[in-house]
Amino acid sequence: MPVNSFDNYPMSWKPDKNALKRPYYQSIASLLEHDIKNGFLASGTKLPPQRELADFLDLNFTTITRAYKICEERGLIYAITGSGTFVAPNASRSITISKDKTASLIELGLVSSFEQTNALVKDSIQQVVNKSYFEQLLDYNDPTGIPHQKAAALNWMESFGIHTDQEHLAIVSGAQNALAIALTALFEPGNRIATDLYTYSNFIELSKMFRIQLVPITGDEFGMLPGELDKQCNKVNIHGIFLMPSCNNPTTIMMSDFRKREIAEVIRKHRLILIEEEIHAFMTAGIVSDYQQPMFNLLPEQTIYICCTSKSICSGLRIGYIVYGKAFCEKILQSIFNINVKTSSFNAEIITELILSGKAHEIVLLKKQLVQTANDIYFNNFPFDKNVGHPLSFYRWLPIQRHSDALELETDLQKLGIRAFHSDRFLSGQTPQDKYLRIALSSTNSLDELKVGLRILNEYLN
Amino acid sequence: MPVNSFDNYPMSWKPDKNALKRPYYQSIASLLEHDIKNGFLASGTKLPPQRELADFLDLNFTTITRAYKICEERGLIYAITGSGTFVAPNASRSITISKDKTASLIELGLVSSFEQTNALVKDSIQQVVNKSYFEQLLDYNDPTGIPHQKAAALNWMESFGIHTDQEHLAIVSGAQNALAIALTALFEPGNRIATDLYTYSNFIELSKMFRIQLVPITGDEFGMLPGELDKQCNKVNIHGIFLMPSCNNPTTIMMSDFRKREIAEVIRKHRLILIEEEIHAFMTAGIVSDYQQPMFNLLPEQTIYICCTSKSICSGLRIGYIVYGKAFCEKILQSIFNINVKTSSFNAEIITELILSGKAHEIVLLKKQLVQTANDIYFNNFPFDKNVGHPLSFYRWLPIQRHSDALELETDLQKLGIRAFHSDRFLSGQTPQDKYLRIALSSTNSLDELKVGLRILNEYLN
DNA sequence: CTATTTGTCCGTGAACATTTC
DNA sequence: GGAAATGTTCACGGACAAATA
Repeated sequence: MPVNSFDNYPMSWKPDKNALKRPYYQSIASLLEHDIKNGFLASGTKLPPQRELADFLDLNFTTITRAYKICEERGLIYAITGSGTFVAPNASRSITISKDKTASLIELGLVSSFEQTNALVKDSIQQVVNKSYFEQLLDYNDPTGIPHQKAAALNWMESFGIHTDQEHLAIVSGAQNALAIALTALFEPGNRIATDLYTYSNFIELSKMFRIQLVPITGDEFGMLPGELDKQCNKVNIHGIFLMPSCNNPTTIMMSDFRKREIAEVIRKHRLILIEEEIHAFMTAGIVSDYQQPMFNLLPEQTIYICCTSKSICSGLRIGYIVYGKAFCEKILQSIFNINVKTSSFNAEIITELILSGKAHEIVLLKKQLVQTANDIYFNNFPFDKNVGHPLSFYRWLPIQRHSDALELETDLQKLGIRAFHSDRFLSGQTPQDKYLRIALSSTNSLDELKVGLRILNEYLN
Repeated sequence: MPVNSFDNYPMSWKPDKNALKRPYYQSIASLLEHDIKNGFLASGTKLPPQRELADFLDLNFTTITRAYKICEERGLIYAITGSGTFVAPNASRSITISKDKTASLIELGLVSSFEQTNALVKDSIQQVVNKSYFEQLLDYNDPTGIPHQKAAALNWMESFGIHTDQEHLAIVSGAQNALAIALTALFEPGNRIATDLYTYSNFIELSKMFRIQLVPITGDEFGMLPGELDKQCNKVNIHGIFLMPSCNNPTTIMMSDFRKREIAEVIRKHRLILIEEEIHAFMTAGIVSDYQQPMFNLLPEQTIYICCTSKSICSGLRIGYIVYGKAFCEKILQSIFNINVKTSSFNAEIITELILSGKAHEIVLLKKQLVQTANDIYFNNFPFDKNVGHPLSFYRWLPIQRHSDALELETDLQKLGIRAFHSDRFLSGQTPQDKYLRIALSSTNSLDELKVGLRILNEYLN
């Protein structure tokens, strides 16, 4: 019997005692999930401490621990020792970003890749179809890529500073697919991965799906803070870290070379597996003066480096490269076979042809011009923070005051005919004060449409 | 203190007491995993009962329960209440089947799809490249497939008896990819899925990777036994069932229509999610007289139907169709976005063009002739059980005596220049007495090579 | 058919670590 | 800087269920 009556005691969540069935911990978890998903408990709400709820329900407190744990694994809540347990941001809805088929909105949400350049691909496909070995591009051979395709891939990545050989490379179906492969190959449910506080929302969802816990690490203008990472590693058992050093998505922050070395030191010390995704390397290497090298070079044995040709060459062919240390080889290959069997050699050959013929470089040049203009248009509308983040990013990170409710803001914008995403979608952990909008610059049908979209946005925010 | 000295007592596994560290359960699990993976404990070995090992180690028996549970989740062991705990078949090695790049063996292992027909695809690619809307095949739009592509897919599956609409269909990257999507979308680590005792080995590996437990159900010549399924469902909490009714891989068993209805009844009763993979529907519908319909028709609301064009049309384009009940829609789409983002519309368009132009039917006709001849060649060499299983299967299931050690047999065959797989690879549960070889008939470079391979095999086995 | 063997499930309590005040 | 609040970890034991002898 509980000693006190809790009727007058403030408790943010009071499950119905009569609804409890055995096993209690599952029953409690279900009730909590229900109440969160149905909006009775808002993001950020502090739940009753384990011992208090246990008292209320007349159970041992570790039974509550287990109930909370289930919900935490589902990404619904998060707990901080000493502080309490809270409802997670994005708990009640999926934040996966994908193309919205309905409505003819001006797309500033999903980051595409200036699809205007796709016409340039046609010739290369023609070349591939006419190749003497065309039929061999349509079978089950070479599941990680045909040697000459891998050679072209190495050639392509050489300019970003990647030096490795064909044994440590596989061709997969895009960056997202590479992440799914890396996560299933190298992590288990319950494992923890450190990420920037704001990170790629599809990575957040992917982790949730595979029951991998994200540990948010704060950062500054040069990227993630090594001290914070070290602190968290000492506190809990962290297995990996996910970074986008050449241009964080969504914040556009580029990690300085000095910071890369500091972070690499912490990663080495704690033997983390580094997943390094370089969506913007082709827009960084040789352009941004501070860019020296990928972190893969600093930690070649413990890094999975992901390079995707979707943003740089052609998104619709779904080709990405995954580079890994020797220790990961077997597990990665296993996972590729399990998830894809293989990526089409035909598609890989088209990308290969584009690279070898020089067409890929032409496309990149064109995209550079487009992204330069798009950024100019953006800064005409929002002339703040011009020196923050990557100068040629495909998207921008706009601080906003007011408009704090994420869903409301996004819905408002849709009513005005534009789609853009609130910063809450990209949160890997607790909610900070500052709010932002991620504005994709590369997804409108034309630069004129981008102008219109940004003007509407500007008017709305003022 | 343990009461007895176990030094003289027969215990199949005695972990080193001094090697134990806290937490004990993890330490024990690691030791056990090590000893299994290094071959100190052979498949099928009975481990000490929980209470006995606990006594030996001077621990509570539930601590052993937890250690065993970890290894069971990793697919290393399996436990039967009342009987004991045993080392799993295939515990010490991966059984994923993929193309072996090394050595020029005669391929009777991996099931390809008579790749001789791939030349016929060329014209259709040409057609696609010349289409007016070619550029729109290279962007992020329509992540589940462009409407007319879906219409063609429905058209294609109509002949197998699938009647549904575009809302319940998505285009993915092959059957294996579809399975990965279905498993991650609809199941959680720890869930159980019923399968035939012998089932698709890559499905076994995929389940292992996602920590999903397989529950083997025995069957007869008409397929899985409904009584056995019902019994297992009553015993443990089973969430789903995986079936290949039109032609089981590897046994070639076709489920009779009567049996489909019986099994469907059990599935409905226990509210299982049915994953139905139809690799051979195009070789069954309209050819085999008993074929009436897929099980999807019997359970449209709780089935995931997977149809792959790799075997029937062209493997190298990696296109599969996934059909699902309304309740699964959201989760399946979410998983597609997370794992693939999308499947290339360009590849999907080529398959669409093949279907709409009638080329696909030509290819199927050609494959039918090839598979007929291949089966004739097989039965010339092994004139037994001619009426067992699917008459036009791409592979056959050959009973073998002696040669019981799987690895040894496969290695022996490789030395003779052929690759084929022992039945142990396809086992989802405990090891039965009977042994088989799965012989792929569709993967050699020519039918002549198949003849040579089967002759060598025949000589070896006699 | 009953007793025994064996695995499963789940609530408990002690020891501990971190954060907050 | 120490006490209180709060979450984490893990070994334990009782009740139960299934298979076997």
